[in-house]
Amino acid sequence: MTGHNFSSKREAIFKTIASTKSHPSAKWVYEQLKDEIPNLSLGTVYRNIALFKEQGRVIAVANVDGEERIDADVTDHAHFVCECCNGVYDLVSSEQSPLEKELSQNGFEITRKNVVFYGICQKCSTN
Amino acid sequence: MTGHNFSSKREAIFKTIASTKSHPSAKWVYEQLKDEIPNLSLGTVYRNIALFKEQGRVIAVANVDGEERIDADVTDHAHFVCECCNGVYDLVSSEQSPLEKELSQNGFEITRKNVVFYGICQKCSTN
DNA sequence: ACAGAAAACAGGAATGATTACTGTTTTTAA
DNA sequence: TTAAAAACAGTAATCATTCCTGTTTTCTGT
Repeated sequence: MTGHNFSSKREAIFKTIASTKSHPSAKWVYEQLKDEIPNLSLGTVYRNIALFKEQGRVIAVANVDGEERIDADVTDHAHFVCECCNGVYDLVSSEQSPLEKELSQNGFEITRKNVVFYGICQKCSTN
Repeated sequence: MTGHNFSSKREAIFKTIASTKSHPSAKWVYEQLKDEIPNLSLGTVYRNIALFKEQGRVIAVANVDGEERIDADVTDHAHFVCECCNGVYDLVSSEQSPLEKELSQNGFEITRKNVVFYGICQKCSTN
């Protein structure tokens, strides 16, 4: 359904996303790869990120400064966004919410949750 | 610092935001008001929403279908976004997180948190 | 109440992330 | 090997949001 299951560019894009903890934007992924793959197109990065999201291989974490930031770690965890340096950090675990139980008891089907704290990171507040 | 503290349009925009539970977008607010205020400009709605956010009178809840959705209820509570009808619902309370304590102990200053559940709402799943 | 000065505004142009389109290249499967 | 399917490059289009400029409203001191 999704198409063929191999494309060298697709693999490179996923690898780039999966091998960083920076929670990159599409543009960042493109910048990382364009030396290695000179004829890479930004549209291809966007198209593949959309595909990875459909496949559940990648999640959208937050929109920071107008850009969507993504994560290849799809396990349940929260994030911290620094409003000073625009850094996005993993938080080790997301709280288990009583709201989740309540929602499903009332006919709401949860497909994903997103817990984001905004503030000033340690680095920015000490500099 | 923020300027004068009265403008009839500003008041109308805030009232419109505060008197709905729909978690509106800028465009929705504009659509609601343009009959009542024929020469209202969409830019004015955006400018005032930005101001309300700075003032803490309004929070950004989520980006749904490319549009930022806002809320004049700035008390701590979570939201549910239906990916079918794009509705945004209030959840009565946000969980108190042990992560928050841990973050502040490590030099991270939290200015706001955002807890959003995504899924299919009751109405959409029964229709 | 009146007159600048400051802020807010309308209207439209600009920006910038993301998506869509079209012709070409890569991958697949037989 | 080869034709069909999918992916791609490159570029144009879309659309939410922001910016700019000249005008209007609000404020403040008299």
